[in-house]
Amino acid sequence: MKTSEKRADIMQAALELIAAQGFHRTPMAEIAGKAGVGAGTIYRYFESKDVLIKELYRGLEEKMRATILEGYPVERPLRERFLYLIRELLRYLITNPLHFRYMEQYFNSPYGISTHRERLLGKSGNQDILMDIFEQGIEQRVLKELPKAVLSSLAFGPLIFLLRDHILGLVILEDSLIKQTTEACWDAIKR
Amino acid sequence: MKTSEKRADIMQAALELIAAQGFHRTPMAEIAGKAGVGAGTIYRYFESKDVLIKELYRGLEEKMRATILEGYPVERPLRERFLYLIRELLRYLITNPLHFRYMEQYFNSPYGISTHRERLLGKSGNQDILMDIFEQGIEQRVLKELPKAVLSSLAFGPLIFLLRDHILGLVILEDSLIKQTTEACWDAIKR
Amino acid sequence: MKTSEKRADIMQAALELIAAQGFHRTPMAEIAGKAGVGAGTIYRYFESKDVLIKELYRGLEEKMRATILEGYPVERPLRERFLYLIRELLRYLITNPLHFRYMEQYFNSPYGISTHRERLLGKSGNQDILMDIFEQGIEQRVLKELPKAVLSSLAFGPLIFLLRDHILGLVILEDSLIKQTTEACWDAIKR
Amino acid sequence: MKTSEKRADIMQAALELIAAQGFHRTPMAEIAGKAGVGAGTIYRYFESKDVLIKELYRGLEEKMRATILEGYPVERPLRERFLYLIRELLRYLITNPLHFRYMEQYFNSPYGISTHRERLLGKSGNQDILMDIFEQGIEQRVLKELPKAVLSSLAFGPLIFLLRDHILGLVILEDSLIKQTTEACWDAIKR
DNA sequence: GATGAATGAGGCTTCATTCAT
DNA sequence: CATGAATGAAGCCTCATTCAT
Repeated sequence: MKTSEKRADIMQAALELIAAQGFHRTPMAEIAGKAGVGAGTIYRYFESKDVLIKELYRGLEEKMRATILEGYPVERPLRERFLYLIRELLRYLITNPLHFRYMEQYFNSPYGISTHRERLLGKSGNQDILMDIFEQGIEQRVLKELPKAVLSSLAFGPLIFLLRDHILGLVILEDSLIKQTTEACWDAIKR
Repeated sequence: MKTSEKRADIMQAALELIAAQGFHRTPMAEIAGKAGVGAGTIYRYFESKDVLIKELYRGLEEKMRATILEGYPVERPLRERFLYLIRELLRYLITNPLHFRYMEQYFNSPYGISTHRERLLGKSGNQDILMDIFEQGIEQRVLKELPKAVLSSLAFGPLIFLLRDHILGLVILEDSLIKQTTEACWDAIKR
Repeated sequence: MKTSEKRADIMQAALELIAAQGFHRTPMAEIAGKAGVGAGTIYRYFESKDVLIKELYRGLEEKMRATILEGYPVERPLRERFLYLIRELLRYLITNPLHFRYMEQYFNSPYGISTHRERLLGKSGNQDILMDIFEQGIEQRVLKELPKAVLSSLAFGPLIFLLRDHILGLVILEDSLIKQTTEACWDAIKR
Repeated sequence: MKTSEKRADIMQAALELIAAQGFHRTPMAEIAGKAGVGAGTIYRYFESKDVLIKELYRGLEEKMRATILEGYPVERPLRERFLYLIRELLRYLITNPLHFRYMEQYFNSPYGISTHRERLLGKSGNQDILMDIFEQGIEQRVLKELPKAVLSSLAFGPLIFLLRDHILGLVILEDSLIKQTTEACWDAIKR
């Protein structure tokens, strides 16, 4: 087995266990067991549990970003691009509930805070594109003239809440509901 | 020192520490130290760490609920009542950032899930009032015809995100911005 | 309430709780609660938990001794006196299962060892009389010529085991069975 | 050092400490210290203190059973088989006083109760053989017609008491005394 | 005398990390 | 490189005893 496979196995095991149990209830030994490697082996790939958690997050985010951006309609109007982003984000996280559970935990922990801070101040990630949309939208007087943090909250906040409910089975997000919801998000930010 | 004071000291210490560090990074011994009591003393007031966490949450929620409902304009039109609730919620949590941090952690943990589930399915708590608003709004064809979980997400999601940014200093929520934001939330749910 | 009543209440509560739960599972606070006194009050009557345990034992033993000796047929032949002792001991402990449970625990703990040692080497307690019986019996060539520790074991050992089974409901000790058992004990020691 | 050695070291340390001090006065840390391992190491071999205590008991019992049954005269008459069992039990426990002290504690605790109950109602263990002897003896009208719990008490009770005295140095059980004692036990149960 | 709230040492157990094999 | 047994610090909780009221 190649080195890279072992690394991937560890990350996959960590993803599944942490998504289900949380960071604190998931011992390194359990991750190792599920990944089919020795406990010490993890430390050849990740300096510590913290590093593993962070790298796993970055990996997930990158994968999500790439998937969503694949069909991104760069040339289409603002509204369409916005709806596309929100919709695909929802779909991606519905399809990959483990990713959602994991990222949710990540954000609600000291780990997530610095990541989030960097983002709003402008760095990599798929939200960059959203930031662009916001900037353009404000400029074109299509969107409300609000700080990006506010627009971002109006766009993303409902998403996260809704996904949580969906995973808990409190609501079923099928296509028509997704459409309505994303449009409601647009209503919130549009002028 | 009276019994009630000691109990209050413990809750205050727990609030501050957990808000800053999270449940898992906050040992009982540290809470005891900050509260100025012996480690065993906590257990005279709270059966276990879990119970302390839950009671603290209930206390915070009750206080928030009472504060917000104090001036609730029962007789005013739907829109006004909705804006009032969202606005006061925002204000309360801005004024009491520790409460916000604590409740955030609570919701993002096994503790919060059942509480949330109960709420959406209709039980006590200040969101009941919001649920009433949603029901009436749909009936009166003022609001979009969406499941309550969706309306709830559209109303609350942005709030939480925004508060997080506010506390991180990424945005400053002064009155005019609060007004604009709450109205944007209304735009999201209104038909 | 008189001082002596409080002391008795504490001992009664200790008896009931320890008989049911054991020394280690019975906190002083629980004893105090059941006795209807403050936790600190116990220490006015007993220096420590250890002292309470020892004094309680002595009290129980004294009471048992007195009860059994009440009708002791001093003038009757050896065999009869022996059967009387064993029978009454059985009856007493069947009637007072809490006493039995307590004493059993006491013997099976560091407490009981010194007490037992003193007894065989000749001191107070109802076994003194048994020791007399043994001495006389050997002298009169009615009993086997065995060390007193052996005779004592042959006489008492079955008793304790049987009582345990009785309390567990594994056997029911009614009068005819008691008679047969005590006679079997006699068979064991008689020449 | 092999795994099996460490496990054995832990059991030996637990045996010695618990035999001397009892379950409750023997912290896991002390066992670990005496075994020459870290505190956490015990938990690689035993799920909990309870499990350690139970497994240790089972190990001791199995060893005792095997030792005693090695030369068991299956073909000899009832009386001889009975005397053999009692005698060898005595000898084994005299030779292994720690085993005796440990098992004594075990039986006088919640652990031992269920074990004992199962035995009288007929399950595995070396006493099965004794139960067989009792059944045959009653059938053949060699033994008194008493419940097995009574016969068992008459046979074992003296044994335990005597061993306790022996270990305390209150009597010295040499071969001739053992012979006399076992025969006295026979006298107790024989018709 | 009596109380019971308060204490803090000590017990069991978990788990991130190390290191000999 | 990989392993997984071993470690021990650290966490939660209990309870005998004290002492201010």
